[in-house]
Amino acid sequence: MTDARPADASRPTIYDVAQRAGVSKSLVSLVLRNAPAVSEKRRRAVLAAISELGYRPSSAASSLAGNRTRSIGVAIDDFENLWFVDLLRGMRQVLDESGHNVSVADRQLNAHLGRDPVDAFLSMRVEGIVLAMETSGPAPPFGGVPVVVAGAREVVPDHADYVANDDAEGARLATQHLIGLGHRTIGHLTGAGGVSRLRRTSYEATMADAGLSPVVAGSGGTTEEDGYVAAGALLETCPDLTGIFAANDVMLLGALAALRERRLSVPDDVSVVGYDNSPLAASRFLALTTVDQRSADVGVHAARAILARHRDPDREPSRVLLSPTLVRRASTSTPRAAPGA
Amino acid sequence: MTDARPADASRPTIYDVAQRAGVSKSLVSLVLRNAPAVSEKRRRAVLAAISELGYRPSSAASSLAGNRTRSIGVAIDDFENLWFVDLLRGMRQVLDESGHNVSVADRQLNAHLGRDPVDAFLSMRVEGIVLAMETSGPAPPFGGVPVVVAGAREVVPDHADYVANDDAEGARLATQHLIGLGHRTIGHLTGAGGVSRLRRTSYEATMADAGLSPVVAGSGGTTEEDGYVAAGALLETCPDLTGIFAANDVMLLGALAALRERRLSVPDDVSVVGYDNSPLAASRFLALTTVDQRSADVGVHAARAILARHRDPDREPSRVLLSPTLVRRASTSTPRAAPGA
DNA sequence: GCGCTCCATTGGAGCGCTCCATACACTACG
DNA sequence: CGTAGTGTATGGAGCGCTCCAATGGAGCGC
Repeated sequence: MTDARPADASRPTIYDVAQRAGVSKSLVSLVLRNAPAVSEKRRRAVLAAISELGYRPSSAASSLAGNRTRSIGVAIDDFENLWFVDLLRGMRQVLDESGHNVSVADRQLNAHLGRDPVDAFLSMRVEGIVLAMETSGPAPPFGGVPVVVAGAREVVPDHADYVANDDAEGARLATQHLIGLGHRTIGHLTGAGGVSRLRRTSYEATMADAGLSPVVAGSGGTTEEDGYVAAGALLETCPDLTGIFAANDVMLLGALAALRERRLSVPDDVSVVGYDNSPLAASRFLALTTVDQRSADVGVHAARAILARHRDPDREPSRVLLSPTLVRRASTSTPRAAPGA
Repeated sequence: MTDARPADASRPTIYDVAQRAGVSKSLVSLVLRNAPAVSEKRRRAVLAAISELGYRPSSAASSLAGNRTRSIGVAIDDFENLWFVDLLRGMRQVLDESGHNVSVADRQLNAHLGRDPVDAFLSMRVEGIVLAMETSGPAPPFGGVPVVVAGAREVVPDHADYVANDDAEGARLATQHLIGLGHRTIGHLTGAGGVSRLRRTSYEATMADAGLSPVVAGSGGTTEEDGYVAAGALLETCPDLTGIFAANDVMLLGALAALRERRLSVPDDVSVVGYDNSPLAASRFLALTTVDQRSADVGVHAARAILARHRDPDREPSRVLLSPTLVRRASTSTPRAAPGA
C-alpha cells in the first residue's frame, strides 16, 4: 500500500498518462470514455499507464469540458424517512442503463453553494432533479433543468412532471379493508402535509360511502409521538372504536403504545392499518398491515420522466399515479365477536 | 415563474453577469466568494445582475480553477442503516464552520465514474473521505486524500485516522447491566463483521469475569430475520435464559418475535438489551434498553480528523474511541422472583 | 503507381471559473 | 510637489478535460 504519489506533488492528469503510454492526451481521453475506434494495443497501453500512475479522471474537468455531468439529483427532506431508499433503487434501475449517476442531498446540505439542495444541484449542473420532499412556497427557478416531483405534494410546480402513488386509492384500500373485515367504528390518525391531507380526505369519503362516520385525530405532526397523542385523543372521544387507519407506519407505532397503555390488544381488540410498508411494518415482530406505495416503481417512472423531458423539453408535463397495494399482515382481523366479555 | 432563459440558449456565466453589472468578470468572482475588498456599490450591482439573470456558479468550473472542492465524501454501506444520519449531523456541525460540504454515497453508487463510492469521491477530488462502511479486502489507493474510518471495522487502512465508539465497553456496559440486575443466564445474539466480533468478545469476557458462562448464537447476518433465527436457537439450547444482549437493535427486534412465539414476555420473563440506540429502540412502543454509540460525536471527531490531517498530512494516524452510554428503557428489569409459577 | 477512401490518432481551442500580477485612483506624509 | 501607501478593480494565464477539424498511413481499385 505504498502511496505511489509521483513525487511530482499534484495528481496525475491525462497528460501524464499520455506521456507514459506514449500516446496523445486525446487518445487517453478516448480510452477513458471507451470509444470504439481505439486499437487494442493502445488501449492496453493507456490502461496500464492509468493503473501504474493511480490516475483518476477529474469529474470537474470532464463535466466542464464535456458540458454535461450525466448526473441526476434527488432532493429529500430527511435521511431518516426511508421511503427514498426504494425510490433510489427504482431510479438507478433506469439510470444505470443510460449511464447516469444519481446523487442524494437532504435539507441540511449546507455548503457555501447555497443551503438548498436544489441550489447545490443547479450549481452542479445536474441534468435533472427529483424533488422527493415537501417543497415550501413557490417553486424556485430551475433554469430549464428537468424537474420531477416524486410523491404527493401540496404544490407541484406546473412545469414539472409528477409521479406518485395514488394516496386516495391507498387510503381507500386501507379503509375498505377494515370495513370489509366488519369494523364499523374506525378512526384515522392524520399527519402534516399534502400526503396526509389526501389520505385523510379519501378515508373520510370511503367511510361516508359505507354509511359510517369518520373520526379523525392528529396533533400536527407525523412522528411516532404524534401518533401516540392522536391515538390517545381518538380513544378518548371514541372508546368503542375497533379499527385505526394511520397516515403512516411510524404514527401507527405511536398508536400501538397508546393502545397498549389502555390494555387494548392488536388485532383482537383493535385492528390497525398503516401506510408506507416501511421496514418497520414488514418486521416479523410488528407485522403491520399497511399500504405499499411502490416507491421503487415511482423511482422508475421518475427516472423515465427525466429522460423523456431531456429528449423533448417542451413535452406536456406528465402526471403519473401508481396504484398502491394493500399488504395484509397480522395487525388486522375481524372485530371481536360481540360486545360481551 | 417565467423562465428567464436569455434566449441565448445556454446558461449565464460570470461574463454575462459582469457585462450586465458593468464590471469585470474578476469582480464578479470576488463577489461570489464574498471577498471583503469590494465596494458596497459594486457588490450590490453584481448581486442584482445575478438574480436578474438567474445565474448559478458552476461548481465544476470553480473547483477546477480553484483547485479545491471544499467537499468531503461519506461512504456508507446502505441508506437503510440509519446510524450514518447522526454521524452526518456531527460532521456537519464541524464542517459547516470550515465551509465544507459533505456528500454521501452508498455502495450502489453506480455511474461510469466507477462503481465504488470511494472511486467516485476520488474523481470528485473531495478533500477527505469518511469510510462509514465495512471495507472489503485491501484498502484502495487513496492518492493522498485524508481518510478516516468511522465505526469499528475488520481492517483499518494504516494510514487512516480512526474514530469509533468503544464497542468493547458498550458490550460490557450492556452485559454488566443485565448481570447487575441479577440475571445469570444471559445469551448473546451476534452478527457479521468486525463490529459484531468486538461486541461478542467483550460480552464473553464480561460474562467470564462474573463467573458466568456465555452462550452465543448467530446465523451469519445482522438483520431482523437473523435475530429471530438466532434467538430461536438460543432459546432452544438454553431454555432457562432470562437475559439477551443483541449485537444491534434490529436483531433484537427479531428476537422479540421469537420470544413472543414462546409466550415469553419482556421484561418479565426475559430482559433484553440492544445496541445502537436506533429510532426503533427509542420508540415509545418498543422502548428498548440499548447502548448509544454516540454517532454524532463520532462524526464530530471524524470531521476534525480530516481537518487536522489536511493541515498536516504527515501527522500520526489518530485512533479515537468514544465511550458509549447505556440507555435504560423498559425492556430490562430484575429477573422473575424465583423458579416458581 | 496514383488517387481515393477509411481509419486510428493528433493538436488546438475552449468549457467557466480562480488566481496573480498589475493598474488605477486616491490619500498621507515628508 | 513628489513618492509611498492603501484600497479597489482589472486582464491574462491556466485548471484538466472534451470536442473538432485535420493528419498521416494503410488498403484498395483502376
